[in-house]
Amino acid sequence: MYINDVNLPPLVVAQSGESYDTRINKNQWVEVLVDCPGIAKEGTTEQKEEEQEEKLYTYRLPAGLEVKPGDILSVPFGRQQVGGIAIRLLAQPPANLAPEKIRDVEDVIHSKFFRESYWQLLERVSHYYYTPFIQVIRTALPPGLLGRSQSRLRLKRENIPNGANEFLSFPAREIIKILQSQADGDYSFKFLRRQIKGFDRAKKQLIQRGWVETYIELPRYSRPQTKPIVTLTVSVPPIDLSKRQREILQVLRRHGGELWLNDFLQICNTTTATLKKLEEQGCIVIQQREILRSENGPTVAADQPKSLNAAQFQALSTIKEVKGYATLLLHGVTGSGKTEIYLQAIAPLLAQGKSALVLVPEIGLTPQLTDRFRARFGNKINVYHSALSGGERYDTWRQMLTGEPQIVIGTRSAVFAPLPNLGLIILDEEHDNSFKQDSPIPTYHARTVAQWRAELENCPLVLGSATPSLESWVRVRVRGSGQGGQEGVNSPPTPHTPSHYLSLPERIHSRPLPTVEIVDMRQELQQGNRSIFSRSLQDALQQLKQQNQQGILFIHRRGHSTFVSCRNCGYVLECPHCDVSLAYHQTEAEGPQILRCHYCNYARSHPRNCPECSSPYLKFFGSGTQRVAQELTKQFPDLRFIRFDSDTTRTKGAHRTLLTQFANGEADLLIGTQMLTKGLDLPQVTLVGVVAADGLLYLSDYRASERAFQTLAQVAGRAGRGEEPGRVIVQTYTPEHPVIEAVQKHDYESFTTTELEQRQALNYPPYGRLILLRLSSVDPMEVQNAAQVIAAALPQQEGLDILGPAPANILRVANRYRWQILLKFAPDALPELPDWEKVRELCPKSVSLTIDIDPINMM
DNA sequence: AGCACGCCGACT
DNA sequence: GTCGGCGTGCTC
Repeated sequence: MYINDVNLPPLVVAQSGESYDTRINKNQWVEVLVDCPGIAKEGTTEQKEEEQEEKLYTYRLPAGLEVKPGDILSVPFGRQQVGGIAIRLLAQPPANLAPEKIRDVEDVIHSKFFRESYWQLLERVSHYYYTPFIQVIRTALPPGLLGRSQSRLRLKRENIPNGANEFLSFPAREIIKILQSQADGDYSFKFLRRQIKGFDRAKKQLIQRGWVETYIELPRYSRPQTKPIVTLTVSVPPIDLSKRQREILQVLRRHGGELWLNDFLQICNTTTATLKKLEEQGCIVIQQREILRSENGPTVAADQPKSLNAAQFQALSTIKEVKGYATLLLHGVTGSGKTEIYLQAIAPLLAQGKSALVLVPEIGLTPQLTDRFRARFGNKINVYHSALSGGERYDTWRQMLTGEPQIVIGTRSAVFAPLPNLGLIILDEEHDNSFKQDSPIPTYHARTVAQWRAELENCPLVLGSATPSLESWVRVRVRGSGQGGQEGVNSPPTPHTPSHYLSLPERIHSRPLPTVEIVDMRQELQQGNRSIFSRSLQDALQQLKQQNQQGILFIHRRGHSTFVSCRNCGYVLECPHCDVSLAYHQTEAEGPQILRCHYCNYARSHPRNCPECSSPYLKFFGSGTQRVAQELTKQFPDLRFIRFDSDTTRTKGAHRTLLTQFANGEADLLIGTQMLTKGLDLPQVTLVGVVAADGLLYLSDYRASERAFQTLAQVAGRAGRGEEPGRVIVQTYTPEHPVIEAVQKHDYESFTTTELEQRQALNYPPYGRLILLRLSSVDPMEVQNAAQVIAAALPQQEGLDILGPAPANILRVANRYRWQILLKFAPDALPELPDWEKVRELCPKSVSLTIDIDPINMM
């Protein structure tokens, strides 16, 4: 069983069909896991909570309200209303609790939601990631279900004398100013407190004067949205109808006897009064019917299953043959047709009444994938990700609970999609780091959670990638090497995880992988080429236009690649809140020049002169997308290009628009960053250029090589996916680097072998495990002290390495100073892990502490 | 989060 | 003596 068993009693789950009728009168009380306020702060902050947080509160059931374990409730807590989960019913109130303290359950928000296996999944997440259970529930539920009331402040204009503000304190005047700026003079405490320092004190003054009043707004829940619908109730219209009325009924009949009211009005060009009359005459009824708001992609032409090559067929058969839980690693080179396998593996499941879950790194980046699923399965597709509006998310969530066989495509959080009848989980591009959540807690990895989920639902999990993560590789491919990275500690060990390795070594239609040419930029410079483009790349770009083909330019832009500095005194413009230089942006071609911090989003205009020496020679350096774009315009004036980066894809649907433009041949070249690596399928692209690979190679953590290989191999894989063969040009100052060599030879396996040897020697994942303690505070000394105190208190023992405390790579971000402690240990040695509650106690309140389990982002 | 309770320093 | 700062603990 679990090592760190918490006090939380198991959920007494209602079995379907079980009747409560005989006991309902006896169970007048319910124990509730309350979503206590103060527990879930935004960002990484989290404080001592576990003991009191997992505590259950007892409420009385008012007459007529039926509650079952697992129901989502709204209960009074202090002076506010909060959400909670019913854990179990009681026939008697606890003896040690004064009866007058017990309050009534307010309402049932949603019932029959948690099933046994789903509850167990959340429990495992809570244990493994050391996260309070209620917070895990919160991660799993769509926002707006666990409601919370809000304290608000309202202006009482009638009490305010004219022009008598001088006697007020400064913050009080500020409050009045802000409230008066809005017509209703009404804001939440939360908002005002953020805007005004000393808000609470000033609020008191104003209440005493009677100039403002406070009130509590009840929680706003997402509710099913309804729309009036008109239904035909008679087959033969009564004879006493007018000609017009008969006409209208005829229209309704032609539409299958049912139409949305607003559509109906438009089609018949009639009014509600007319329809009301018909309703009175008993010919039709007008009712409210629930509508499910869901993101509808563009309608796409239906398509048919494509024929498979031998390797694809083999892989598909293996997936279909698997009964129950197994992990299958689908290792297919770029362009090998993994998506077609997913589609054909899912098709028979739907016929069996089961559903499938497809997890992808970022939905916005892969409109093509969703389109292909839509083309094959039509409206059986539901898209679920955090960019959906609250209503859309809520409705999609309700739609999943119906149990209709369907396919949910979603990002990280969709691993918690409440599909009751799961037949298959697919995690596409499984190596991608966006499956890991850095903050807030739980700091879960969707791959790890998917593994548990597949096990609990007893269904297969397919991990797909052209460049599998070393974790998955070791788990599936390297036998007898321990239990791999993610298992162990306080998650129940999975004894014999059945696993399969499925390989697609060739591209579909026997298309060759692109040739990869490595260009040594040092030689270019020696030979007098000072352009950011090598002669090879210049030639290739020239040919692109002539041969009417398309290309991609990849730029690795991170950190210092586009800083602004003074050519006279060397001054570099830095972020006032973070220890990084500001990056140069230009929103439109001739638009304003903005300097932006990539860490805290601080922005300022580009100063004309150097703030230090007033020199006008203040210029930006580095090769961001903009710089490359400028160079291109200069050197290849007739090459049409599209920039594809966070500047140009900020708006909703921009990805799709830009990609469609490109696919329609409105440009010759796509220039962009990381986004280009994620599964784009653009058949016309024959050329891929990597402007400078070096920025990728020398990042200071143990995963740098793996990440660099994955990124480069994925970009390279965008070339030659159509009829024409592809060509890749990688520019670098270190052509002898092993990653570069592996990319050139498309040699995943030998790269992996060497990389794994190093990981094993240093006991890094996937062999050893890591836990990262992140500390941050506005006070530089307090964090440092806290980090030292905590590090000193950690248990010293064989098999547990404590690295640090050390300042984070970038010490200060958004005015907070950051320190880290890294714990490294061998999972098979199972060292005694620290008592995290004790650790949290050592951490002063002013310092926030996040425990990141299996961290990936170490910055 | 919001509020009560309680402990110290500055002022009537 | 009292007012009011904020540190601590509780909310069924």
